[in-house]
Amino acid sequence: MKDPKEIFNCYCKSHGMRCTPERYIIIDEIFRIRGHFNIDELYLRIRKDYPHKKLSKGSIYRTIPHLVKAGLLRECFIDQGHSCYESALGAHHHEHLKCVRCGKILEFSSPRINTIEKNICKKLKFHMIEHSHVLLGYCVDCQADLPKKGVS
Amino acid sequence: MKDPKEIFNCYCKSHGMRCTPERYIIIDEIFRIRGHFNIDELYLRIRKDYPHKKLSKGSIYRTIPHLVKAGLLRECFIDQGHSCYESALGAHHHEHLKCVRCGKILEFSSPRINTIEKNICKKLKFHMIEHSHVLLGYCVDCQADLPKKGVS
DNA sequence: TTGTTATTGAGAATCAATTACAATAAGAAA
DNA sequence: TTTCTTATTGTAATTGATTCTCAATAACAA
Repeated sequence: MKDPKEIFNCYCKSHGMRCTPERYIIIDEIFRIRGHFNIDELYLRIRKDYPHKKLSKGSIYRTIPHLVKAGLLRECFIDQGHSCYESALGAHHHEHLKCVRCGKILEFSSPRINTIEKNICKKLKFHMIEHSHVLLGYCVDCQADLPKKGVS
Repeated sequence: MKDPKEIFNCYCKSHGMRCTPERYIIIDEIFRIRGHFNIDELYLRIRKDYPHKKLSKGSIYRTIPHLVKAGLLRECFIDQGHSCYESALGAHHHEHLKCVRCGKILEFSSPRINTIEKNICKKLKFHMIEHSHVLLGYCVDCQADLPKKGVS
């Protein structure tokens, strides 16, 4: 019950949806990426890995929300108008750091932040579904080019 | 030196920019809102509060980035394709909770989260410029309508 | 007051994401 | 297997927020 496609099968059956090769390709490619991606990157990779298959962007856009609902995928943040996704399987709740210059994404997980968040929610009687936590800045490699005024 | 318009005056002078009535109106309205807003809400409020002035959305879109750079405004998160802003003056770094049903925005500030973030950045040698931290879920008032499956 | 040029409003352009639609194919039932 | 229903597909058009273009206007230094 850990195989993404099996999970998605169950989701499809319980939602009157069909298992199509297009959807399997999308799932396979997503779990081959093992990292963060946006729709365009996913589309390009599928085109490269399945040169004989014409899989349209439309199908990707239509499939993604199902994968999110099925608990396979997570939208982690929005980067300059592009939604950024990552696998939601076997991954702890974690936070992201994104370099605004080279685009590199670092991750960190902090149980303490999770605890704080839970306490806040309890205090405010807020029922949390998801969270998005991104730090924007410059990674080590890009700090050399930092203008002085960028530093506060 | 706490008046937003004065701060913006300095910013303009040091950037070869001009102080126009349009920009003053935008600043005034933003600091009258005292809360979160998106471009459309701001535009509508200005239309209502300055019925004789034709201020275009284009001007708002063009002014906002300057206000952000001048340290007057902060983009706190993106909500369903709408950038959400808030005043950056006299406000501590804080986090947001947004009700996905009624749209209400709650705030909380946590020095401990700030400390944790700083430690992470130090460890990863990451130069943080800004951060975005939103919890999405249901506020007290909207939890009654929660479908069972929504609760995890 | 004049001249330079930053800024404006209006509308066109852009771009990610969504949707419409006719053709296709998944999958249940015969 | 074949048939039938209808979910899904690819294509192309559409949406909606944001950005850009451009001629007219106006800020502000001289």
